[in-house]
Amino acid sequence: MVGKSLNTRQKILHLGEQLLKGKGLNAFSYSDISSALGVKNAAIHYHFHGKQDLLLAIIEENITRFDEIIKKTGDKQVDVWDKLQAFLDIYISNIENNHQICLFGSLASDFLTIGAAEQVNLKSFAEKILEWLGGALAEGKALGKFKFEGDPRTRAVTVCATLAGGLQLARITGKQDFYELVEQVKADLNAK
Amino acid sequence: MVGKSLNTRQKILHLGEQLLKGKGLNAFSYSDISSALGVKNAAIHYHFHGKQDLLLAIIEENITRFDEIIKKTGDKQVDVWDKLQAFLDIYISNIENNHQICLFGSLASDFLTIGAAEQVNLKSFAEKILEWLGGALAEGKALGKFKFEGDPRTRAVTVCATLAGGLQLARITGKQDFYELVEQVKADLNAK
DNA sequence: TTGCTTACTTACTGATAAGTAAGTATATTT
DNA sequence: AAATATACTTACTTATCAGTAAGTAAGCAA
Repeated sequence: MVGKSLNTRQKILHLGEQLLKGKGLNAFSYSDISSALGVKNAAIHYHFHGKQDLLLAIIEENITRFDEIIKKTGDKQVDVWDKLQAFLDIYISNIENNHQICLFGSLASDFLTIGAAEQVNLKSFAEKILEWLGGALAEGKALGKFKFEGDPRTRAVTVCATLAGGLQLARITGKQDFYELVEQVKADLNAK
Repeated sequence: MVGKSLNTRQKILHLGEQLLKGKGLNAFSYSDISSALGVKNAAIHYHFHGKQDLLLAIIEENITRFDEIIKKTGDKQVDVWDKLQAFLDIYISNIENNHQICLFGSLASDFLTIGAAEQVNLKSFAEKILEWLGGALAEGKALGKFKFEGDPRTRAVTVCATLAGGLQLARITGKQDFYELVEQVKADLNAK
């Protein structure tokens, strides 16, 4: 029985990410995945040795997707507002996908309990995001398109924190709050 | 063997809250509590019928503590900056207490899996916070002490989200980022 | 056609989870 | 002094978890 196996790994990875961002690392089990995919638990162990490995693969896929955004918007021709929007779209796609929260928001509560390799990966991913976003913010400010006070990295931290926390709060109070928050983040940065 | 029992309930409640904000709802067990307190699991069941009940009690204690802040700062004599600082201090005490994240941040990932009673409680708590903070922000703006654009409630959502997300991001990137974020929140609101 | 690899399943283990029923020691009430 | 309430413990159950060892069917490679 091959054929269906061609993309079982991808399906596990995708569903695992959905579950991670939907229920949290410790609230989903291998059975959630296997039953949904019509395979057995052992099939997951075949593709990912343990839950840690699955988590690591999920983190790495998120890094890959972010790298693609960096690449696509890396061109100096791309307007800083489009760069910002590409970043905001990550969060918007999360909330539109069954009220998911972002990877960092989901893993923050578990951060002190996950393996060292996952912590290091997550940390370097965070720094990559802050560097890229901080760079885009600084670029926008230099061009007179963004307005903000203080260090660009600190501003990037604030924007990331606001969006991550916004997804979470909106899970409790409703989507509307998140969309208003996004508009406010944009309005606050708007130089005119 | 009474005597030590006088405050076992309080100790369970307190430790449960620490664990909830430290490891997340699904990552801590009754054994974590019982072993730390030198009692048996059944003792926890005696004080709190199930984990849901413990969670509900933790949420209610957080509401009680917030109500005390409202009461203490309810006086019109209290400066709006002191009101804001009282709110910020909640988050600062969390990060200083073993890098804890806030109640909403911790429960956001589990929100879709907890009981209806806990969801309702958490939701009304969120609205209470937003109403109070939104009121304080509006008051400050009217007095010319705060400066911000847009609806006070939306601004309150943004401030809450920023602080909640900030605690989580700082767990990964370090405390310094959180303190700089707090200063930025204050600077952004400062009318002068 | 034999052997190897891929992609699983079957059947199991050991650990740990929440939860419960029944018993017990102490303190309080009557 | 007897009854009752409080605050547990002991001993257990049931469920579920991640993980593993061994087997298997299909495809490919020599």
